Amino acid sequence: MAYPLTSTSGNALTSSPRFPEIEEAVLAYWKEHDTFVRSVEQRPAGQDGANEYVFYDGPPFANGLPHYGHLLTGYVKDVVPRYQTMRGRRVERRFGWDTHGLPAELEAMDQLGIKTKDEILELGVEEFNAACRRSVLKYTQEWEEYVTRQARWVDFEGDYKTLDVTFMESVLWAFKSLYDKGLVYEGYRVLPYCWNDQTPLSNHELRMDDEVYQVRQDPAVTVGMRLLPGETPDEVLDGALALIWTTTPWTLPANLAVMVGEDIEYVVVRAPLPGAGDDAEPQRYLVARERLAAYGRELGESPEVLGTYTGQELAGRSYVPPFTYYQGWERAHRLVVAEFVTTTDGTGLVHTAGAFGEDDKVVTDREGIEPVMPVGPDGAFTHPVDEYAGMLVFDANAPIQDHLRAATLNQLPRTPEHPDLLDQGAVGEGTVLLRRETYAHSYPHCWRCRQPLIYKAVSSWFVEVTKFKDDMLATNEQITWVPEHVKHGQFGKWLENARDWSISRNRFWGSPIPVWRSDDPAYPRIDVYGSLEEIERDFGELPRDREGNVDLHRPFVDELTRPNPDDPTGRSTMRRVEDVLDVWFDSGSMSYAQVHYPFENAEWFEHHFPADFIVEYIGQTRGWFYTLHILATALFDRPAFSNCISHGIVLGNDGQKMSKSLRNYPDVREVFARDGADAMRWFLMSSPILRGGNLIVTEQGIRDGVRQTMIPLWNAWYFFGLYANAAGYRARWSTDSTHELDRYILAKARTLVKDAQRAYDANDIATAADAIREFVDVLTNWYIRRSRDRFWATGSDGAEGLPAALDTLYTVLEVTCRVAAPLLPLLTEEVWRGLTGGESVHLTDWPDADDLPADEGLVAAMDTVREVCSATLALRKAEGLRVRLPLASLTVASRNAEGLTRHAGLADLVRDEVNVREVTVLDLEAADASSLLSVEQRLTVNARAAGPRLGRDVQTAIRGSKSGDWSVAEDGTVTAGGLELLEGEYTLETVVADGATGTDGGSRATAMLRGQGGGFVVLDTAVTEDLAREGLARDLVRAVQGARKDAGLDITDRISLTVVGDDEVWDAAMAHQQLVMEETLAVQFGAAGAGTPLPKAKHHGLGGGTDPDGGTQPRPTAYTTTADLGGGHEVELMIVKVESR
RNA sequence: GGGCCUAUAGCUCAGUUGGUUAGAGCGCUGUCCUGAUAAGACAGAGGUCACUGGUUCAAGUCCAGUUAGGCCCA
Repeated sequence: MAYPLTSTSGNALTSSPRFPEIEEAVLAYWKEHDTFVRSVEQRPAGQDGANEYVFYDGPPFANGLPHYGHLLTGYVKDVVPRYQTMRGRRVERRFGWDTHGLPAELEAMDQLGIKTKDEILELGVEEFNAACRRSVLKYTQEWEEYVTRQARWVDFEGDYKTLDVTFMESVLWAFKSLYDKGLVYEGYRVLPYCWNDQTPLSNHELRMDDEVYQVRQDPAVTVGMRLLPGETPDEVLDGALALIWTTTPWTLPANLAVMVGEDIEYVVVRAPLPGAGDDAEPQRYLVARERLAAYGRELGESPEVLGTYTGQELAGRSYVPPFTYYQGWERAHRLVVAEFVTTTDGTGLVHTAGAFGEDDKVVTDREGIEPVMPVGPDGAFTHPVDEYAGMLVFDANAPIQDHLRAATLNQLPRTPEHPDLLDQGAVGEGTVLLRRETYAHSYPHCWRCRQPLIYKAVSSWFVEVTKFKDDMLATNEQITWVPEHVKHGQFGKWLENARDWSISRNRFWGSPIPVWRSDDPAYPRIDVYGSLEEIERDFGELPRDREGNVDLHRPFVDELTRPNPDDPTGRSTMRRVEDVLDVWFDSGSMSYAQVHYPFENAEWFEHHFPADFIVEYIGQTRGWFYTLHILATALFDRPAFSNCISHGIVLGNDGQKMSKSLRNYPDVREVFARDGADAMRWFLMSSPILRGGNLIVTEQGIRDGVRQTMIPLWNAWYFFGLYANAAGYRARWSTDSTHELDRYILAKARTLVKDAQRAYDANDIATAADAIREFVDVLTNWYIRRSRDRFWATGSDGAEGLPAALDTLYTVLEVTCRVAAPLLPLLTEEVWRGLTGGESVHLTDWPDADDLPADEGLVAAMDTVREVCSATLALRKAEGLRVRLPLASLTVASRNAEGLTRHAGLADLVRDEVNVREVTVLDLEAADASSLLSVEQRLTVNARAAGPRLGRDVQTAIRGSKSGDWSVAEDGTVTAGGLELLEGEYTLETVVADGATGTDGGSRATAMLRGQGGGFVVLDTAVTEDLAREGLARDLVRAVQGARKDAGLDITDRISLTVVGDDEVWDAAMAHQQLVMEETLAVQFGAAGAGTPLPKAKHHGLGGGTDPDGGTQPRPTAYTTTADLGGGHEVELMIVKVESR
């Protein structure tokens, strides 16, 4: 029986694994053995699902292939459920597909080669929606492949789709429930509107991506409107021109009011009409004082000020509308006070066309001015704006400006150049175009078709979110957010400012708004349906597609009509309102709609709501998180989820948003093929992106994770397998070893389990990854490295420590695999199975920390050991004494001397690590009694303790302790800087200056220890001939080992060794013959002084089995080489492999 | 304009209830060590903890403001 006990990948134990190959094999193994299903099913659901950990999958819209953002979320969606499964919970994971909405329609339009809504109607809704259905399912196969390759376990067979009739019926139920609760209404509202797609957009669609807001050049005009006389004559204001500034000249025909700031100071100045000579009759202009300077060119640098007014004083005054279309409109065309007015740009007076701006509508509503809408659904003007009728509003900007310009010129005296009055369209008399310019500003565009949006009042259905905002804030308190600040920050603030949610879309592919309305206003009636049963009751049939399947999509649902029961004439008909629901209503409904609640699974839902866990990117605070929360609060007065990770954004390697055209990120498939899915998972999960930061994806970053964690973990396993196989030993789980290193690594493993568990429990995945990385580092670079000798003792020759070492290594590797399984599911599977022969690490339980021994004393002592070694190696470096050169002694003075001496092996460990013949451990307190050194006391003030008592004086005491101005009295009273310190406010340390030499004339080097209560080490730096000889012998060993490796020998091969060197080398070799032979596995050893030639060898190169000369020659038997031992010593080596008996 | 977040070494990031010599990884330089390791150890270079002010005996840490970036809203 040899390791690996089982190998999924078929790879033998290798020092250079190809992770992607292993991964593919593990994935195939999982598929073959249904490991995912079994991992779920082996956990009981418990009474009413009490043992379930409820996970909701945020449905992605699969309109294209997955990118890093999807992968990142997918990894988190996998890590957390895997962990919870190991903790014994049952975690069902259903994949969800978001299938409705404008993105699907646009994709279908693209495929059909059509561009407008009219073309869709021409084609027919049925055919169009069929195309939508095809397009949204187009990528499902590829998605499944990506998700599977990334080792995300999720149930595709039991998936849900938002287009399923069961899902849609639940959505209808939700709408009806809201309606019955009085939370749905139909109204007019100014919304961003796409005239190309002919649909309003919700506010969260405005910020779907960075390209929504793009800089756009628009004409900006400054227009003067004639003030009419007020109730009392005012020769300054009457007939003056109120200046407004706008970047949407096309809204001027619909002008209804001009807003002024209540406390803003306005002035009336005297200046000529633009284009008029100086002798022309001057005009009076009204403008905010602060904006006057911006119009120096038109109004003069310091125009005469005729009067000063506040906005309050101006309010109520009427003016001649800039266009006559709505002249005489009730309550319109007045100056009104509004809070939105600023003086940062424009004129301090703001033109408002109620139906074309959100703020505008607030003001006109407040003023009782009915909005006007001379723009059709296609974005073109309609009656009564006849001059521009049929013209897209943006295209109307130019003629509108021309007409304004003409009206201005018409007010000037006739000249030879302008003998006749110009056509000024419907521009109001006396209106003046003071300035026209172009203005570059950030302007919203449709996130799908990229056309510039307009703001426009449209009819829409709303969820009255403002009505239950407080409930939403309350239910938010029940949610644990990662990162924490999202709760009361981005999400909480968004809730506080929540507005009513526009849920209707005048489109085709979506869940229908289940409202039927009488087509005759004379006999009004509205029916709202919340189930198929209700529909069938009233219409006598269900909506069905051509094959007869129940289908709630348009046009089938629209085909259901019936006579209006409230119409005694029998002429009017109940027809469905044409709108479909916002796709976000679907995704926000997934908690209940995925199980067809309340029509089925009512009891199931009770126990699976809210979810224990969901995850998405931070932007979903306006999207999925928000809509889930709205609907959960409104329908159930509960949150939809109790734990939520909102992660950051994945950026390309240049710190910019990932962009296909810029190619600024590594190809996903290439990374899978080269580094593997675990490498990518580790990179993403250990990064700050889960702590709320953003993340730059680089190939280097991915490889770092491989190098720092995956390869070391694999190498530890490889090392284990190598020596366990060499010894023919089958290891077992055991914590019984008494060896210090074993006890130490077991105690460390216990800490690992505890730390990782705490982090996973808090959904702090990056911290769990940190703990694993640090443990693997300690395991390979301290435990295994320092334990090599014990593993090296193969077979029967003096290997009493071997079983304990192998069992310990087995145990910590087994535990590490389980702890790392959620974060490295593929790698740990291969290692764990090779190690244990078991079925799957993902079918195991999370390790119990209490199964591993605690030993804080030993861990502390080992920390001291490591620091001692560190300090000593630093001394060697400073003294230029290579480590292979043994030194006579090292003295360690430590406050933790007791800990060091209690574990007998620790001193030996230090001795070996730093290569000294003797290690003496002294208690720090006793050290100054020793005559070895001149030591002294050092006082450190504990500021935290003394600060509160001494206040300002603590700084004096600290200065005193540093400058030497301190003393210890006979009775032990400590005084520093003239101030007496109390017990606990200071520490006294015995120290020795770095590099100080000994008091007895010997050569010494000393260094301080900083951690573990301080202390210092003293290294005897005297190099005797004896020590030098051994050092040289060790150099020789090293050279032979190198030569063995070069010769291609196996580590267990025995050799015959011949060395020719100078007399010193010869001396050293002779003196330490046993050392050399043992270390190099030489069974025969010959050495000679300089000048003795080596016997001639026929061939160079040993081992490998293939004769380089083609097999006709005798097998090569000797390898000769020369090696530089340093210090001017060159040796010739001859190695002959000796066949073992 | 408002809200939230971020700013610490060349790069990526830790840094506990404020406590007096600010750390890690990667990269760079050098030395050492090495028969599991693609590694490792030691040392060096590299920091105005974005800036200004405040609170405090004491500020990378708390407060205010400013600047820059990100996310979101307007």
